[in-house]
Amino acid sequence: MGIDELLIGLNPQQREALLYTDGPLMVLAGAGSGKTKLITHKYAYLNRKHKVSPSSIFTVTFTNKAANEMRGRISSFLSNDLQNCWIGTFHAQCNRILRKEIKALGYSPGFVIYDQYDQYNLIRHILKELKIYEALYKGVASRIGSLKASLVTPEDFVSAGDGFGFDEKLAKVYVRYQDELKRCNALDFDDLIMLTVRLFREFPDILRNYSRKFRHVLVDEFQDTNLAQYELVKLLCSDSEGVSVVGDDDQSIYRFRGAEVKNIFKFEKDFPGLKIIKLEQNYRSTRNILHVSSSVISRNSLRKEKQLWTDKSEGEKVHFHWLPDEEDEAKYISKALKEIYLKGVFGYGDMAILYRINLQSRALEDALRRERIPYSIIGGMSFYERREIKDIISYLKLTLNPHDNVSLRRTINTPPRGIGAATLNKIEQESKKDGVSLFDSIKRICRARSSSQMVFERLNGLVEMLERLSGVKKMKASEAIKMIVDVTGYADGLEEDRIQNIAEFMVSSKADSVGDFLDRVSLYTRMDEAHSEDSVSLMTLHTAKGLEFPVVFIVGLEEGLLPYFKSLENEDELCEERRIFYVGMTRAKDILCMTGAQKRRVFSKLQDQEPSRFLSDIPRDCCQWIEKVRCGSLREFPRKKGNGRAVAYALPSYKTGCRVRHPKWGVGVVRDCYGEGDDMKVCVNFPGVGMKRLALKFAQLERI
DNA sequence: CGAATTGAGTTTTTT
DNA sequence: ACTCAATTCG
Repeated sequence: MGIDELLIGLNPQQREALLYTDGPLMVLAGAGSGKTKLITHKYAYLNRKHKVSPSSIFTVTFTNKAANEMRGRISSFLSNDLQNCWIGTFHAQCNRILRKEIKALGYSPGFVIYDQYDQYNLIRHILKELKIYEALYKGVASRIGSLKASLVTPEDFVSAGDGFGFDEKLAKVYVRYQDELKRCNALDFDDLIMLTVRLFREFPDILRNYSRKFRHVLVDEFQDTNLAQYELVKLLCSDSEGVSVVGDDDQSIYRFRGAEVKNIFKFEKDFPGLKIIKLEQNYRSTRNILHVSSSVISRNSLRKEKQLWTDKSEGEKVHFHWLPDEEDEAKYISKALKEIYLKGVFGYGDMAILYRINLQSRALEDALRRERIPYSIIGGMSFYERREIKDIISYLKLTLNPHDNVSLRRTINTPPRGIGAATLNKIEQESKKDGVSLFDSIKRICRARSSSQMVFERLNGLVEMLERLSGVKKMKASEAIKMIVDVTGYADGLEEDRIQNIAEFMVSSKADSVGDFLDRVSLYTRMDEAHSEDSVSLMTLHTAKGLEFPVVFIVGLEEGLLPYFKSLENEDELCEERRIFYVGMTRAKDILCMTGAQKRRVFSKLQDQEPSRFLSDIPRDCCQWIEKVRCGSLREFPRKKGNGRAVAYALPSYKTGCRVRHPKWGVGVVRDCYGEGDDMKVCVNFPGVGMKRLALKFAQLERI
């Protein structure tokens, strides 16, 4: 693609943002304003026009999936191969840097990455050891996470006294935790960022290598960076010719992970002369959808004002349905989805159901299954979170790094090999006494013969096995997994589906080396899983960020759910809830329908729900407002006056399953019934003929 | 040591 | 309601 072609199809603002290379640039890109297009074109432009090679453009995205898409799009413009390009998430990029440079910080380059569950396990272990109430582990993990996101090391925390909400016990755990990670040669997610910043701060010559190498720095989803990531960007572009950050403060929804919308404002201060360009033309949604979502988000204070507009048509009205309970809500949605499907314009793959919390998927799944609507859950329990997969991953980690205590604890008796709590306790004590890893401690116990013959044999067997397995790190990951399963006897007596999962896992490793494969599975997340072509996508509002669907349902618009009850106290968190809702609405291209339920099971009790406060910010003139109460009658939504008109909720007169006769095709079974009044249509399956869609008005159907 | 039962705790969002 | 963990029993 030529340079001129890169400019074609860009609007004036996008074009300006692409051409601006004289200094730092911030693009405030509203939802659906062609942000990815801008970034990919800019990347290609830098390469074509300014001869910046892909290895000199540092590009961060929010998910691996976004990175892959970006890579794909860019490589379609450029003939260069992107083998050596730097396009990835913060975590992946930092991992790549640290694999090379981490020796400077006293870790070895073969470090393993601990995911959240590894982190939990380690913290629980430490809490137990320090005799602190163990159930606090989640809270402790999140506190430590936010300290790391703010670049507060254990030493800082201890010496700062009261500075960061000091807590003596927390300090103790944090120090011990970080110590233990280092001893295991392990990094948690936050370490990947924090340690890279530390590396650059403490070793200016290393920083110089990178900051000179990267002539341009591009940051996507800038509103979701935390302090550590912000600092990293600042360090990396200290010698660069240009830095472009792209983001939308209205879509900042990761506060709980340390994301600071403030960074958008801070950037202006830190980079004087910053050029700010707003992208306000929306290419995604109809005018109605855009109007509704803008009205909701405009209620937030402290935002960069944007006037989104579109030249699309008004489109269908935004729907809101209030239903008696959770089951009715799910049932209503399934019916509505099917109705849309049967109209033939949209396939199931064009539809998404979004909810605030994963828990909400259950009722929806039941209803969808009942209606035989294909669906897939995006997010939820990831493949990599399954027990058998985590076990195999632990073995893989151990082959690279036998001092990984967390993985050793996990696998020491899996599959059962007669090493129980008593033995493990002894090992733990010895290792603590000698200050060595569990693995070393086991070896010492064996060497000293300081145990019973039986224990010795078992431990010795374990050591021999692990040493034998350490040879697999030179293999391809798939061979390594096979070897692990063979040597450990992991699959013996395992359920068939779990064995299948392991087989699938093996296939997914492709031709990767063990190290590459581990990096990939550690940094990949469920968000990166591909969507199915022809099934309805179910996911949380968070997961939906960055995606778009022609048809979007947002469920559970109730006080306590959206906004979520934990956020009700705090004004900032309420603003974030509103943004979460906004992100959901702006995913919709053509049809947006929202629902809520009067009664819902919360904490296992049936609760009366109030409609979400956000609904009162929705202008009624672009809305269809329907409330269905238990008895099936309808009434106008009571909370606010408006011109929303209630529409009759017609129940199908031909119920699914009833039998009909057609003059030509004979007897068939009604599979579905939709539409109202004269437009009422039915779907009938005639044995031997197939599925037929018939308008009741014309087809001469006879009920039998 | 391992399986099974009881019991407690937990329900946001995820790189 | 449900999951996950500790405890108890075999």
